[in-house]
Amino acid sequence: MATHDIVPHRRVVLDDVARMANVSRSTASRALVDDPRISEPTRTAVKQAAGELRYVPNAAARSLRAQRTRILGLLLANLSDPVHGQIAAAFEQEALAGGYRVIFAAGLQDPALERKALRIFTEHAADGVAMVSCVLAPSEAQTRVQPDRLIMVQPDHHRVQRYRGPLLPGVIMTDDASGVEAVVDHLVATGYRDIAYVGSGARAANAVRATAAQRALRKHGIRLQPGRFPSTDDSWRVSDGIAALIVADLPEALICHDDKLALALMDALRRPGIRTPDDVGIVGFDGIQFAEISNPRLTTVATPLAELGRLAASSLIGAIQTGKLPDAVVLPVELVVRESTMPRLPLAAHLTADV
Amino acid sequence: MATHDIVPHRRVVLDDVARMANVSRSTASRALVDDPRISEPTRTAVKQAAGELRYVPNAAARSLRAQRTRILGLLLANLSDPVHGQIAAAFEQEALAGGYRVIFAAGLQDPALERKALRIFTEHAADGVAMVSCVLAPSEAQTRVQPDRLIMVQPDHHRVQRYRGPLLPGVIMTDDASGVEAVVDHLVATGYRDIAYVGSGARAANAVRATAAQRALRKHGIRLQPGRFPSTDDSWRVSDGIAALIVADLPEALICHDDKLALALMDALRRPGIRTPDDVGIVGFDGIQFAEISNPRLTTVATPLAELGRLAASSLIGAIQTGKLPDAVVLPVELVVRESTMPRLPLAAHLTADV
DNA sequence: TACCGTCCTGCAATCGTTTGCGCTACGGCG
DNA sequence: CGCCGTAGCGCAAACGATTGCAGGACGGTA
Repeated sequence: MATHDIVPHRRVVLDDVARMANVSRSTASRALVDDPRISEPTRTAVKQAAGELRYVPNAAARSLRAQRTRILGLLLANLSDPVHGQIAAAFEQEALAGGYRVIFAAGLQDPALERKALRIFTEHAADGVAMVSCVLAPSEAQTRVQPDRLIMVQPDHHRVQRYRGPLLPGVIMTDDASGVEAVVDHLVATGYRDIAYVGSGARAANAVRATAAQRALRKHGIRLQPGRFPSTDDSWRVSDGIAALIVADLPEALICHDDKLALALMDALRRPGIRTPDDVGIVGFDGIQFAEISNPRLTTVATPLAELGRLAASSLIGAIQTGKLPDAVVLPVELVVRESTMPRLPLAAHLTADV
Repeated sequence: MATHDIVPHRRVVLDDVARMANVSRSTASRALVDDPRISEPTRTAVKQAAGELRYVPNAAARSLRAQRTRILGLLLANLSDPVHGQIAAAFEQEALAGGYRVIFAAGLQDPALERKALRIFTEHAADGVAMVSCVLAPSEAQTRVQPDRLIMVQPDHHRVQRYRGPLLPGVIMTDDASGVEAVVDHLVATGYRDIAYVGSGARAANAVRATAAQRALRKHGIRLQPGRFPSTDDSWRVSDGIAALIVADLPEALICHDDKLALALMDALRRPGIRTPDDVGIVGFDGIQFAEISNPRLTTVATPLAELGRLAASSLIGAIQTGKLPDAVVLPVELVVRESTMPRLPLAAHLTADV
């Protein structure tokens, strides 16, 4: 009836298995990994012993000797964010499938925290590291972890990258600029003219998207009104100041930095009686699941979140095994038009104006 | 100008630091942890050397010798879920603050996956493990990881626990039953009579909440109509079958297993023209952030998600240090009444019926 | 001068694996 | 009968840190 042992139950180690199977440690070790040098009966005996003893190898010891930890470090902006949650889930799944474990860290857009996280990854000798939506400069990141074991997931820097030479390997990007451009095209084609971009200081992608919006608007010959680039700190809570500002001088359409902000803004505007899409068109970015079931359903730019996570993990694992990072890649995004930009009352009807 | 080394850059180890500081490994080791036995000048020299060499200790080696990894394993249902995302974020933050690292794993409500995750935690000799919303029986979990280093976060089993003797230590619960009861009380007080509970097979808490709903309804003398306990597999996609079923015979109010499902259902019902709260009242559970900004804003039972994560981590760390798990605790939940259960048109007006 | 105590520091064992190399049987062949 | 090849295992050295114990230097006292 000793279902609960009193003694602290010393951990079963390889020696115990070896002893039970009447072989040496080395033989036991080799038998467990199906080394062909070990005869069939011996191998069976060892495995049997390991099973009975419920032997579990010690990762630290193994890593120490093998100089390979099978640990991946994943550093992202915010674990509780639906966007990063999706990425993280896919990353973890892909890593697990490849036999790798994942240590997470949240950077919260804070360089100090990000550095600390990278240090932790180094302490644990992570075989690879992925950084998603981080604020640390790539060059600094590369001095802190092995550059050829580092994947960075970022929005496309577009022209910046283009002018600074060839794309760096190990970078996975989403084509945010094109996404924003598609949004603007859609809005203009739908008849919207007075358009604002509502940013969020809280995310790294902000600058990229804001710039792209500005650029796309200019393409359509649309002059930017003053006050058409408000910004909030946190996507969840739209500050009253911003909301009031927008209400006071309502644009025809609002491009929001991300879906969360779009939904929050929609809610904030509903209070003073401004309705979407009747009074104002609203667009988000990212394509989170809640955008599909909001009321009204949100027009947004769908980014391949799961694919991002999967690809980051598989690229990393590939790099670990081959020693070579894959070339930079820009993943396409897709405009998804839903209710929030489909006014029931037709606006001024220069629909197919080509500048 | 050798900013980028060609050689694979052998990792800096303690010996290197010791050599540079002209001391032995032991002295170097002690100096770095401010052992009082080491003289001030020596300590300074060692630290200086460590800094110049950018020395980072190897966690595996340290763990191996110290028999303590400072790793916490966190096993939860789904990383991409907003509920678990919040818990995970808080857990990670608290762990980090205490000097612990976190290895995550997603169980996806699959016992096999959960077992695999626990094994991984054991391999890495995690100092502690937390399981959130898992399906594995506590008894089995306790055979797989050290029971006094295991925290389980679960919905309150209420009567089950009560009848099975005292509450187990190391369990953190939310008082789901009371939450559901409060919901039912609220609905009845508001005038709703024909109430259904929409479950989700995808989450472990389902049974607890469904039972509690049934019980609370009975308390109010409300007879359960047939077909008032439909269930869907996945909270995100309300199957057409379920939606059609509900539409065909619409109850006055729907208690949904969680917020996600409530929002999805609200959306699904909007298609055939059923409006919330005008045509049907809807309640969620969990209190995710999107419930605050949905249209209509969702009545729900707010659970202390961040607190759950924090508490799990701090309890675990406490248990590691003191060797003693805290007693089971049931965290209160709070009914938050919002628009989705506030019909503008008064219902049949037996408002203060006391059975 | 001899002895003792205090401070610092170093030696070497240890944690649990993996792995290069060598050793022992044993069977086959000349 | 002697030799050699090979199959099957075991020895012992790593991996990089922590830590009990001992030793050396130095100053003070008798």
